[in-house]
Amino acid sequence: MANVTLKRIAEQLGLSTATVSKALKNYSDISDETKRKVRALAEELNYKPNSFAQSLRNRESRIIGLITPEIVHHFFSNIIKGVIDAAEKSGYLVITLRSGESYETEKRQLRLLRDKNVDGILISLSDKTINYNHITELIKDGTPVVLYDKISKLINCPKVIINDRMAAYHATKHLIDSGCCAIAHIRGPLRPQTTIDRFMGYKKALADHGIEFCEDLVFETSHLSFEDGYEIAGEIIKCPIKIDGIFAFTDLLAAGALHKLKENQIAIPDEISIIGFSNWFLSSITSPALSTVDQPGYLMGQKAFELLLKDIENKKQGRPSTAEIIEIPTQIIPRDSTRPGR
Amino acid sequence: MANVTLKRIAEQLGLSTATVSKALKNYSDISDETKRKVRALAEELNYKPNSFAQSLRNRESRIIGLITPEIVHHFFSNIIKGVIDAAEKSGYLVITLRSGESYETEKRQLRLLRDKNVDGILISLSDKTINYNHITELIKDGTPVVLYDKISKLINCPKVIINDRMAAYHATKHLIDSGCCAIAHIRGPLRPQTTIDRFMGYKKALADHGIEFCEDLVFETSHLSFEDGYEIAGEIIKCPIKIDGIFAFTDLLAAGALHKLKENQIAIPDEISIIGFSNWFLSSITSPALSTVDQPGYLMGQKAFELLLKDIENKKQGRPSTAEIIEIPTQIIPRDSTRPGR
DNA sequence: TTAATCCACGAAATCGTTTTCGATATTTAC
DNA sequence: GTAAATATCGAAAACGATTTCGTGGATTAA
Repeated sequence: MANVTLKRIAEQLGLSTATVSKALKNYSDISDETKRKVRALAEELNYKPNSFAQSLRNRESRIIGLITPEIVHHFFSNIIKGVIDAAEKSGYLVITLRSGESYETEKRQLRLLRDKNVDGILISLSDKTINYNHITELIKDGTPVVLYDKISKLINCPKVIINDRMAAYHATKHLIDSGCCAIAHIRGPLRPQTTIDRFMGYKKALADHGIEFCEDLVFETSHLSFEDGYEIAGEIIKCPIKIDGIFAFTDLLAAGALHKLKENQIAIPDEISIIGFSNWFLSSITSPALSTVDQPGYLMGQKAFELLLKDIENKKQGRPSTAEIIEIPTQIIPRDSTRPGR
Repeated sequence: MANVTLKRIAEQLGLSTATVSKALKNYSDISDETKRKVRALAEELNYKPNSFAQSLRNRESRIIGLITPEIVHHFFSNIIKGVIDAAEKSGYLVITLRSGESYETEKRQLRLLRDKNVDGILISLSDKTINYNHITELIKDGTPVVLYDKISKLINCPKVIINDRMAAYHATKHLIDSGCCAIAHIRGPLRPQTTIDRFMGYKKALADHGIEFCEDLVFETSHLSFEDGYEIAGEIIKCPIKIDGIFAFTDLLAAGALHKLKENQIAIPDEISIIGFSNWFLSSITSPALSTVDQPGYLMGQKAFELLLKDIENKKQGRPSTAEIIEIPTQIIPRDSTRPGR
């Protein structure tokens, strides 16, 4: 069970390991005859270079790290898939870790990846992350890092994002265009930038269309769960202002709300229209099917890897990071929970 | 930006690398005084052992590979999560790859993992895998391998499975107990063992309860999609035999069927009862909520890693693989698409 | 005092690959 | 025929960490 190494091939052929190594890598200072013999024996012995030795020597692992807040999650699992696919095409493998929206876990995961000498790291910030030293220090020490989806403007590195503000603007506008005038917003947790941006987009759309913003029509949630949406829809029904449109922070909240409204025999979209966010799979199979905003996770994952690869190359060449920011376009997916616009 | 190595610490302290290494690993033949000094400087310089060198020397990477047919998939993403969590607790990281149900891809992924010298591999066979040499050779060459969910009896290694036959038996029995007597089965693709097992369980339940099996009540699907379920429900409606119960191969098929039945104003569960399989998230939010069989992916992932870890240890100690098989219990989740049993 | 025991450390060999810099031997140019 | 160019190969030094086996000195036992 002794492993077949360059040395073994060299001895068997009466050559040096240097020659064998060069023969296998097709160096020009090795004769064709020798190359043939070396390759033949390597094939026969089923030689496989030791990746540890290669990594040690070349100072690269061809492995990247990916930290995501969640794994069992339609949007993030699409990101994971996009990253893995793109990475494999470029000869990289991906170690996936999940922060579970915890700042401490996020720091620990980062350390684990760093200890494994990954060539670069892709990370989406947890909702609870308020301090960015763990990231900036990593970057300062030379590890290429790319932020995706949940980012911070305070970190200077490449990023892949959607324009949450614009997307929310269009979602709200979609409701307005279809005739809604008292539009509620089910808002996400307080901290993350995405919550703020989507909320701003909502407000801007109202303002641009002459609808007065009303604090009472904004409902906060912290868990982003189906149950939360269900509960909040209860409040919406009881609201003294007669609400005729809902823009929810995610599809899951929207689905919960939809369920509650249906239970109360409220006609959708005629009495109340509702639009979600993300285009998770579930939004296509509710009844009525949920209108939503498509957030292309797979594409974001691919782009994030491409940016990381660029920075890995930059580092090899001694060039500085690009700090390029890619904004992925989103799109309204009109379905049956909103009326067709005019 | 020169890396901090043992050598550098040794020079700075006038010691040898051997002493520094041993001091950091708390060897007994190093004086407390020296240990203190070494640790202090290591701390100060922020020393981090080079994992490539460690791997090369110790012949282990503390990385395992995980191959799954899909990533954006409720069941498999739960498995991934279970594996990653369990692995991290034992100091292992996980490289995830997806075969996309392709035999060729599966072979390629296996090769990639092997080339990276992972300490072990977890794999669920693709539906199209009919030859197992790529797995058995890997095992023969000494890589610990554990099969989960979609396995083959022809491969001798540890496995984590559910008892598909039994689970299907109970799902069917649940329909029978609630009064159904003409029960259709929406069957999965032909090849995989799970398809066969669930079909057998269905048949056995009928037989054990004096219901005659009828070929015409079995509907085959190949894509396991919502649309497939929708289409097949159309056939079920048109079926000359009046069907009053459906056992679907997965929740997604069941959800598609549910949709079609609702469109046709068929009362659920009174006219037709329906039960799915897997307990995907979506089954809890359809209306009516889908009764189903819980297939605990997270637990399966954890157990699969534990088995792999055992085999990795076995290999280190020169012991043979256990080839242990763990059967994870499943459970009927009765909801509103079936009537309560007696 | 001599011999046995211990303590604290270091030299050196490995792990397997890569690459630089020579060193022969052979061929070409003039 | 001699000098220069070319073609093939190998020695050896990395890359860092680990561990075996000594070694020299101090301590203890006799």
